[in-house]
Amino acid sequence: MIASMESQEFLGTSCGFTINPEEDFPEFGDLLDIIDFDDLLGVAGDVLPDLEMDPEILARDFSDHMKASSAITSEKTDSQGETKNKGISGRGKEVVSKRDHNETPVVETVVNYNGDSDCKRKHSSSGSTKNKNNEGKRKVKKVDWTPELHRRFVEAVDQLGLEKAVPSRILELMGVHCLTRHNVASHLQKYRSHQKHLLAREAEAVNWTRKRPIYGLDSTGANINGRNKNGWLAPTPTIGFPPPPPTAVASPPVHHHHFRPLHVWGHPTVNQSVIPHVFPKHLPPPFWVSDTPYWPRIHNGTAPYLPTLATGFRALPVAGIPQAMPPHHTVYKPDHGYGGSRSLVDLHPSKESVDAAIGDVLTRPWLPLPLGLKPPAVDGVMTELHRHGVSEVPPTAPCA
DNA sequence: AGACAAATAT
DNA sequence: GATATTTGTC
Repeated sequence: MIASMESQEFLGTSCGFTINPEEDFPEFGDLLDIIDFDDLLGVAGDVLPDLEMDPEILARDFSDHMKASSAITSEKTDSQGETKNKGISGRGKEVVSKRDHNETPVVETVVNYNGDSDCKRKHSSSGSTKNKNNEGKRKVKKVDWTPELHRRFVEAVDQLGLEKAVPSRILELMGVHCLTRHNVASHLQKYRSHQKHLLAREAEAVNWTRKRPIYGLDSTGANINGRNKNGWLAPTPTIGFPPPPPTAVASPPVHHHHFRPLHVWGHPTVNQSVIPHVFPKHLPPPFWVSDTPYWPRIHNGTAPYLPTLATGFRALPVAGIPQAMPPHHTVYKPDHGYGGSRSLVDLHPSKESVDAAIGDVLTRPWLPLPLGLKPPAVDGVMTELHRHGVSEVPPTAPCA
């Protein structure tokens, strides 16, 4: 037995049946591999439309395109050929398959979900692939866990709770057809292991925070920054990720036509629209795109301006100036997350700890800065203010 | 069906 | 070589 049948399943949850595209719709199966659903459907509005599209309807809707794309289909059929699929409309995501001149090509299919539509796949192949089964043209599907897909995953896990979050149920809740239980299980495995790391760091942060009283309470005494009235870190309901704001669930961001396969462990509800898609390769990624830890303790939907151990404040929050976009010149000190080396963590307090400290500082700026935090240089502040169009700074109010 | 580990791909 | 994902096994 080579690839499990399960991996070929499409779960038509709305109609309550499961089809095997390669058997029930031999050509359809191939088409699913090729078609850029985005382009076909021209879906522009809803990010998460009805994911439970009836495969039959899909097949019907695409039948016209199937004719149009029969060339593509046949190309794939002999599967030894180089195929460049750009979607039916010709502008879709560039999907490239490379020819494998070897006798045992392995077509890899990447399931790609971008939230606009159903899953799409792109092809690639690996010439150097060694299969146990080197006769078969084994298809390997890889799920591209885009942020959007991951967001759905996390939503499902959140909904179920950690204990009840098992692959089958998650799959159900996600309602994404092209995923298999194995896909979800695999992702869940990684997710859990990641949560473990987070938990460990959280504990570390708690430990550190205990040494300094917390004042993260607003006038009503309500919890700020995830801390309770006693000033201790409040237990996180879902470890690591706070529950997404309802708006994010009801109306997710609309900018997901073509997800980049980012590291998906970021908080699913981080507004991706403020994140530029491309960064200069020679520069480190900006801190707000740091793949770990994804979710600073302080948040209000936008990336806060934070002090850093290395550079002091990146910028001061200025009233009336939106803080979604960070300043340009930031020094990014990666704190490699789970699975990464501990060396940095050993030398410095963990990011969690730093975040906690920063939270305190921002909440009560008049308190002395904790060791290690440097105040912003005046020059830097002024530069930043200028950049935001603030040319004059009112004289400092006398201290009470 | 789920968890885990090994294998494999990128 | 590191990481992500799939596959196999219990």
